[in-house]
Amino acid sequence: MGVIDRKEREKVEMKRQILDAARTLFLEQGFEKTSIRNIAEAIEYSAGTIYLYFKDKNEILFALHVEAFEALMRAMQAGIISETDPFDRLVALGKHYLKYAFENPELYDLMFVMTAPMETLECREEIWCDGERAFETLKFVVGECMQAGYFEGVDNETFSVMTWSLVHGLATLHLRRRTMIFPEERRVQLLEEAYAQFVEIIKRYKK
Amino acid sequence: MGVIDRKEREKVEMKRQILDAARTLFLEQGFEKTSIRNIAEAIEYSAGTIYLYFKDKNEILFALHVEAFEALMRAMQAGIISETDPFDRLVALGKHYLKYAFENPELYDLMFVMTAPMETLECREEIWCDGERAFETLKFVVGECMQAGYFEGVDNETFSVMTWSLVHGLATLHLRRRTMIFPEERRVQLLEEAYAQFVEIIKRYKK
DNA sequence: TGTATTTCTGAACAGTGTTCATTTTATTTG
DNA sequence: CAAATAAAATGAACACTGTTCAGAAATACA
Repeated sequence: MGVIDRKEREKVEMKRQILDAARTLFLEQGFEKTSIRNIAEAIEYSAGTIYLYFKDKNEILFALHVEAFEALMRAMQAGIISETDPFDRLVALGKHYLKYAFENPELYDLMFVMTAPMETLECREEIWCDGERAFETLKFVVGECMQAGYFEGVDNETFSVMTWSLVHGLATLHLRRRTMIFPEERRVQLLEEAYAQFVEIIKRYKK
Repeated sequence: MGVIDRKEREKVEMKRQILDAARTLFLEQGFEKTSIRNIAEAIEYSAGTIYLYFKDKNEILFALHVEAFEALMRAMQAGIISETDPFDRLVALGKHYLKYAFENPELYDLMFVMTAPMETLECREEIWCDGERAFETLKFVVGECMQAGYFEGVDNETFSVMTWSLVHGLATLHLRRRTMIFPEERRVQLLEEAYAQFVEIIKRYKK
C-alpha cells in the first residue's frame, strides 16, 4: 500500500516545515520571543496542529539542537583536517569551536546553555549523544597530542574537560553579556588573547 | 517633617519585603516558575502594588543579583585570607568561587548566566559594577602571584580572563546539565580534577 | 456512495507581565 | 473635628503564553 508510505513522507515533510519556520523565527527574534502560534502562523496552520507533530515546545528546541550539532561537528572536523600536527589540530579545534559559538550565538545557547533540550532528554531517559560525540572528538585530538609527547602524565578525560570548560567559559561569558565590564572594542580581542594564553600554557606543560 | 522620613523608611521596608519574598520563592521553585502574582500573594498585596516599588520583573532580579554578589565577594575574601602564599590564594579563590556556584546554583545563574539583570543595566546605561569588582579581586590576586614570580611575562588581564572563563565554564557546564554525558557519581569529581589540572598547569608555567 | 480514519481547527483553560481607572487609606488644611 | 488633598493599594483588563480537546473538514477504504 503506497498510501501509508506517502503519509509517512508527508509527516516528515511537515516536521521539516515546522522546524524550518521555527529556526528562521528563532534566529530572527530569539527563542524567548518566538511562540508556537508564531510558528503555526508562518506555515499557515493553526497552533493545535503543531502538537500533532511535536509533543511540546521543548521537543522542537531539541530537534533544532540536534541539527545545530551537525553543523558544529562539521566545523570541528574542518578544524581538525586543516592541520597535520596534533597540537595544531587541538588549537584549530578550539578556534573553530569558538568561531561557531560567536557566529551562531542563538544556536550555541541552545546547544550548551538552555535547559530545554536537556529536559526533553531527561524525560525520555535518554543520553545526550550529541554532546558526547563532540566531547569524544576533543578527547581523540587530545589523545593524539599525548601520543606526540604533549601533556605528559595527564588524564585525557580530565584534560579534555578542562579544555572544554575554558572555551565554553569564554563563549558564554561573552554571549550572556558578562564581558561588558571591558571596553566594547577590546572584548573579542581579549577573549582571543585569553584563548591564546591558554594554548601557550598547555603547550609548555611538562611533568 | 517626620512624616516623609517615615514614608521613606516604609518604602525601603516594603522593597525589602518584596525582595525577601522573591528570593525565597526563587530559591524554592526557580526563577521560571515564580511570577509577580506569586510574590504579591506571599506578602499579601495585590500584583499591581509590586509595580509601585519596582519598574518591572527584571529590576527585582537585578536587586537580588546585587545581593548575591555581596555574598560571593564575602566567599571570595574568605578564600583569599585563608592562605598567605599568593599562589595558594589564587587556588583558594577559585575553589571558593566554584563552591559558591555549586551551593547556590540559582544565584550563580542570576549573576553570570541570566540576561535579565544585564538588560536592566543596559537600559539604565549603567556599568556592571558588581561583576567588575569581582573581576578586580581576581586581577589583584593574579598580580600578587606575578610579583611572587609566577606566570612570568603574561598580561594580568588576559590571564585573569582565562582563569575566570575556566571556572565559569566548569560551573555552567554543570549547572546547565551538560555534564550528563558523564556517570552521575563522577561528575563533580571530574570537575574538581579539571580544576586541579588547571592549577597544576599554571603553577609550572615559566616563560 | 457510505462508512471509517485521519487531519486540522478554533475555542477554551490556566497561566504570564504589565497598566490604569477606581477605591481605600493617610495626611494636611480650614 | 471635618473637609480637602495627596498617597497607596486594588482588581479588572489587555495582550500575550503553552497546551488540550470536542467537533468539523478532508481523505481513504469498502
